[in-house]
Amino acid sequence: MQKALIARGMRDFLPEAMRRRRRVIEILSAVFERFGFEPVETPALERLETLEGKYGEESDRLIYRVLKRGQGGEEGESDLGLRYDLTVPLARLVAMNPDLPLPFRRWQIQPVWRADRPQRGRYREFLQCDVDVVGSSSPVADAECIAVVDAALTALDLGEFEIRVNHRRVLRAMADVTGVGHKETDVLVALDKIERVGREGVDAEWAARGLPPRATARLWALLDLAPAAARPLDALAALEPALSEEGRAAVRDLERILHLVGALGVPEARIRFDPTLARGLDYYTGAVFETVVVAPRIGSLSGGGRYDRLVGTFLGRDIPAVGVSLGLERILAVIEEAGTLGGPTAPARVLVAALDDACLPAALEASARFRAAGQSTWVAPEPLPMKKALRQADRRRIPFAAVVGPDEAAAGTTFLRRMADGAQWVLPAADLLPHLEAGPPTPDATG
RNA sequence: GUGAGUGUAGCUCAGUUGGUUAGAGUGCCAGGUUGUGGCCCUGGAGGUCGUGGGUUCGACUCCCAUCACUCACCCCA
Repeated sequence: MQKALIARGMRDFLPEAMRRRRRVIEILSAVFERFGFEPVETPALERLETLEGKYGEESDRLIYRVLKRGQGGEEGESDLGLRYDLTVPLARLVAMNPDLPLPFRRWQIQPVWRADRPQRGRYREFLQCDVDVVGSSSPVADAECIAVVDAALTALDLGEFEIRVNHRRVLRAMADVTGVGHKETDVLVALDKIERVGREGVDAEWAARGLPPRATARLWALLDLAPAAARPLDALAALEPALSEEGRAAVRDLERILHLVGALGVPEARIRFDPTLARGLDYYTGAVFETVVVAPRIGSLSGGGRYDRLVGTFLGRDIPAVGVSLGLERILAVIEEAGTLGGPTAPARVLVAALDDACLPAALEASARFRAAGQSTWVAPEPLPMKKALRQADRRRIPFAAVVGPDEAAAGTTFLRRMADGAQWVLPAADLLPHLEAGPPTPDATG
């Protein structure tokens, strides 16, 4: 015999989990549609050259590669890879469909694959839920991306969350004006860890990366102009005069976005300007966002930003774009932690069983009537003694049991028992449905 | 890719300084009379102690390797 094992970082979803996932997906896609985004799907596999070089050197190594068919594969060559995110495939799709009317607003919920080590809330195959606006450089597009995240997380009743925003060019300006523009990456990589390692930790890493103390002192002075507690627009206003012209332009861009976000109805308290927010993906060029919750300490729930150069790598001319990605697995982790899930679920409203073989046809006729009336019906394929029929219904949390025995079959009736309180009836076919419909709602975690 | 920890019944875990037939709870199955679930009582099935070596008279227990999982780092959804 072979031992049954699932591949590392991959998961099966049992019915209980599937019901939760589908419910969240339904809510998200409804919000996306409400914002006027259109659905799209792209293949799991992309040509390797489409994927490579878009995410940064580190991330390229996390792309799953597929061996070539035939001779090349035996020699270890690969030409295809599993998609690493939904943004790069979107850029490819837009470049291949020049007739699409721009701006193109699309939503997409599909799995992506990353070959890193699994951890809490982190898997090798996971579902991303993306919305993007391609073909507009207006800050309205940025603002809508923030607003749709806010609407989605609000619709899911996730509790408290915070959307952090920053701007790639603000970061660059901070490095420039402190004289370490040539070490921008070193500045960012260390700064991004501030929440985990604190100021001292960042200082230590900056020093280790060869930044002169004079520069790091000036960086801190800049960062202190925009304290975390401050209202985002105040923080931006305080920082602006200290930056280069490029940085000031970026600040103004962010200010416009935040004003528009407010106009779209997002409470100001949800937004925080975070000058330490860097984000890893190479393709971002402007505003960047990230959503975090306080509750379980997992990574961000969503991430995104503006990427005005990505489509151009496939097209030869740039098309501006901005988008966000919500992580379904992390959303579910938060929902589960918050316990807003309700109890276990039932596979059906009524269980139908026959006491012996001769009664099966009559039982099936009853099930057909239930189903025709839209009631989900679980049929016991083998005849069951009364005790077992009720036990099955009880353990599956099915609220009603309908049983046909010799007496009922002879009389043309069905025995119906309401499991919650033990009320029971023997009824002709025509009288069954009102009793079913009047009963307690079918237990369902997703309401 | 780096570091640490854990692997005993379907599930959650006990298992004393190495010593006879490896336990509990839960779940599962069957009973507690006639066509009635949950609660209670009784009984039962179920384990190559992750796998492979080694040390020893003797290994679930000690050592090595290997695999799997978990957590942290890196990075991210």
